Amino acid sequence: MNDSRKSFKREAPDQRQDALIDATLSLIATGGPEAATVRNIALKAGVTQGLIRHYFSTKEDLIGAAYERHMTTMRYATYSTLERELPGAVARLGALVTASLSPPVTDPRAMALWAGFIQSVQRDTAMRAIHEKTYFQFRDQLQVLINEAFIEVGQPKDKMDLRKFAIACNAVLDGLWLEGSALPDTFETGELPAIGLASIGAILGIKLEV
Amino acid sequence: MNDSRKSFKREAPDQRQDALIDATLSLIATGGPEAATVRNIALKAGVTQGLIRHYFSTKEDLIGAAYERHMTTMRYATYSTLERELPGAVARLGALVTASLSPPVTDPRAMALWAGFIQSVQRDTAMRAIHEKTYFQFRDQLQVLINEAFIEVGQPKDKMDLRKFAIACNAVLDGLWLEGSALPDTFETGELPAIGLASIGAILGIKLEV
DNA sequence: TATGAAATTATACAAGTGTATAATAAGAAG
DNA sequence: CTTCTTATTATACACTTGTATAATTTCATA
Repeated sequence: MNDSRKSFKREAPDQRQDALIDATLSLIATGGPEAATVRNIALKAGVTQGLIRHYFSTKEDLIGAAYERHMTTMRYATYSTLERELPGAVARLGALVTASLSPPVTDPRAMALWAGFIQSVQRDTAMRAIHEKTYFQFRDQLQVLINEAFIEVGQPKDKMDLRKFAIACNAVLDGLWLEGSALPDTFETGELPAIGLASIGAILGIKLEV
Repeated sequence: MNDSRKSFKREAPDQRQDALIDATLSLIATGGPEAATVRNIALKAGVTQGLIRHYFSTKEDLIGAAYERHMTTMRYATYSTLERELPGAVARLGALVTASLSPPVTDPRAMALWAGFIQSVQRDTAMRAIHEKTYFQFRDQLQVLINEAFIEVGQPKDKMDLRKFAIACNAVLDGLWLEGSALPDTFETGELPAIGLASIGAILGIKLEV
């Protein structure tokens, strides 16, 4: 009858969900959370708006899923290179610092995304849970690396000290990442990784620079 | 005629403007940027919505003014105590670190505000300008303090080194401030200032703890 | 007390918001 | 080829948004 109705192709549920999350992230990165309207998301994902509700019972669900995916992606971008990094724990730690403070991790779009999400951590319990989860995942992974580095240089530390070191190093990374992402043009190439290596090296008392 | 019309009192323009900014900040802190609608702002400020446009030609203007005020307030809260802090440059630096990582600077509401604003730094040139301004103000002030501390301990540094130290120390403060504000319950009282003092002390090679 | 500038209210408007629901079409299963 | 599930489209709805503009009221000044 109505041949003006849009023809479509069924996709595997996972792929559609992914496409919707992709579209959401892309929109928030570019135009902030307010740009991620259901209509924009649907448009970008190449579907009509009604479909969103078929996969996510509410828009907040979709936003939450997008946040979790973004943080996981960032963590993966930071840690994935380390697995092939064999030389030793200290070298791996140095590589982590460099990776955390270089593109694509240090990136204005990623920061805009992160900021758009973090702002809702206070009042939205679901978002807070996701934040806590990803934050501790990252910090714990960092703590493992720090522990191994201390062992490697023959100065093992106890759990309490390790915790403090992990918090401090994580703060350095967060802070530098933030500065570099928010005002990328005010730092020379390689400046942030260099400062990160020197600072974390000083905090731990382990020389990280090559 | 129409006696249902709201009676009002003229206020000094500056005070009204302040009241509108206050209302804006309060709303963003509590409910995020999306809660800061012109109607909510007017309601909270005890005026009707049309008045906003009389003081700010657009809502973005108001948001920008609110951002600048918030950052200035935070900077003031961080630095104001230092003026009476006489003992010396190292002590002043230590006091700054402690102040930066304790209430009221470290505060979930302040963080929500900051995040709500920072997210628009990328795409809004006006907001970016405000961000750059306040960021450099803070970092430069920090650099002055670091310089004085180095001189006090008899190890003066050149400008380039000072810049790197300021960036690093600022990152530590930002990072710890962020962690403490986002997840206040996961740190013991005084833990963050202690970690901050130890870390910045290690980075500079100056003992800051008492 | 009368005048006038501008601070303030009131109202209207077009556009956009998230959500709900009914209609349709695709594609697998039989 | 037919049936049936459900992925997808289409449409409607009630509400909120920022802005524009006209109507009023306040208060300083003369």
